[in-house]
Amino acid sequence: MEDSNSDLLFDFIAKTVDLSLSDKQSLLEKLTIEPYDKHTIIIPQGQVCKNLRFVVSGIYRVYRIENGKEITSYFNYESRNPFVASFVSLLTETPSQEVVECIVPGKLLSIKYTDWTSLYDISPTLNTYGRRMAELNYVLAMERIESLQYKSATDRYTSFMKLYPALLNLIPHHYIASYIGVTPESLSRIRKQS
Amino acid sequence: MEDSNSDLLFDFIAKTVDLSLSDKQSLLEKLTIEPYDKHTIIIPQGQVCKNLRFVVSGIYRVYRIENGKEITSYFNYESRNPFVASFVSLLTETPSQEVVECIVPGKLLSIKYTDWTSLYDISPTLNTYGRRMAELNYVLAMERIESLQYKSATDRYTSFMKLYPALLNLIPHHYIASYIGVTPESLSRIRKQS
DNA sequence: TTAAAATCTTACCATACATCAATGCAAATC
DNA sequence: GATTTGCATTGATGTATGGTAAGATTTTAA
Repeated sequence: MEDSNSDLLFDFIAKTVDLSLSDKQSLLEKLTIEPYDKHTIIIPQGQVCKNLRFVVSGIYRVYRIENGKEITSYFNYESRNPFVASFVSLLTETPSQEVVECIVPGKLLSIKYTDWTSLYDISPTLNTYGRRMAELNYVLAMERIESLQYKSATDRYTSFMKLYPALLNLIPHHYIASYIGVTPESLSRIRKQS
Repeated sequence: MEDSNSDLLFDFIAKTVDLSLSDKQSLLEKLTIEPYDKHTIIIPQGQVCKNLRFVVSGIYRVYRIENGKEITSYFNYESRNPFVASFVSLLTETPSQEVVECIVPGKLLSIKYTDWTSLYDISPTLNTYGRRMAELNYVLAMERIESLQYKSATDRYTSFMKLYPALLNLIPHHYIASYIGVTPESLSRIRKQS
């Protein structure tokens, strides 16, 4: 595969830990690149998620289906939150309750999760990185809980705007509505106010 | 310190990874035991959390103060969720937005977080355990988000009852109310229905 | 280019839960 | 034992958000 794509991933990891050349080499051997079109389902509901993916380009959405309605768990794109997976399914090896979908076409780097975890055994650095990644995901999830438990829908919308300003004009608003936990109609009213 | 207390911790860790004797030895050297009375504040708001603690006995509560009201993040006790800390503060080394308080008297094992993470460097097993712990916390946090985002207050109460049946008669109900994200009045009405 | 589908907005009404206030009860304190 | 304090409950009322439906607009597809 092309080095230029994997460098994005290496640079991202290198923000947290110092990757050795052999770490990069081991990773590189296991990576593949996957192009995705809009509306392609990457992980369907009920399937165990077996790969960890990394955004090279495009925007991706993770959502659940509850009473026939899609409820967005989060978005993945290059500059923020670039790891794409149904993490709960990946970590617990249970069928995914979440659907992972491409919403803006692009490319993902992909690695089998078994290959990824096998790197933990040969590289303490990558093992540490795995821990850091999990810790960071936990911190972000706690912030999300805080916002859902204490904040009004309007507050959550303004927070979203600060965190993901780039997304507003790139994706349908009802995706955002379900992310902040309101109906599209309510989001429309919130937007009207401000 | 007494071995009998630390065995509780070792056994708990051993459910996830195989601890060597030297792992236990290294841990043991760093552990202290702390007794706590009811209403003792273990971590006050605004202080950076520097220790990781483990429940030997008693019940502990982590909460935030929002608009003068206490909002419970979670409970810690022996059989479930035994690690006590303001994790976000611990992991990010920022002042804690959360207060950690003893609500039923008991004892905690305590280790300086810097000591804990220094064990990661000398023991791959403990490094792996740190990762697993973070991953598990993440999965639990995602379940919490799911419940706050999709479920009614009544649903959240019945879920709570399944998850923490032992707590109902041990702690004030308004703690539970703020955990499931409703007022004590609403919880009372929910309980009346069922 | 036109038709079809998806998206966004607005209006009206319904509902879950919050807020405020009063009361009873139980536990802690004197 | 009396008194205070905290907790649980109940009722009346308020408010934010949901549900439904219709129309306007944009995007997609034929």
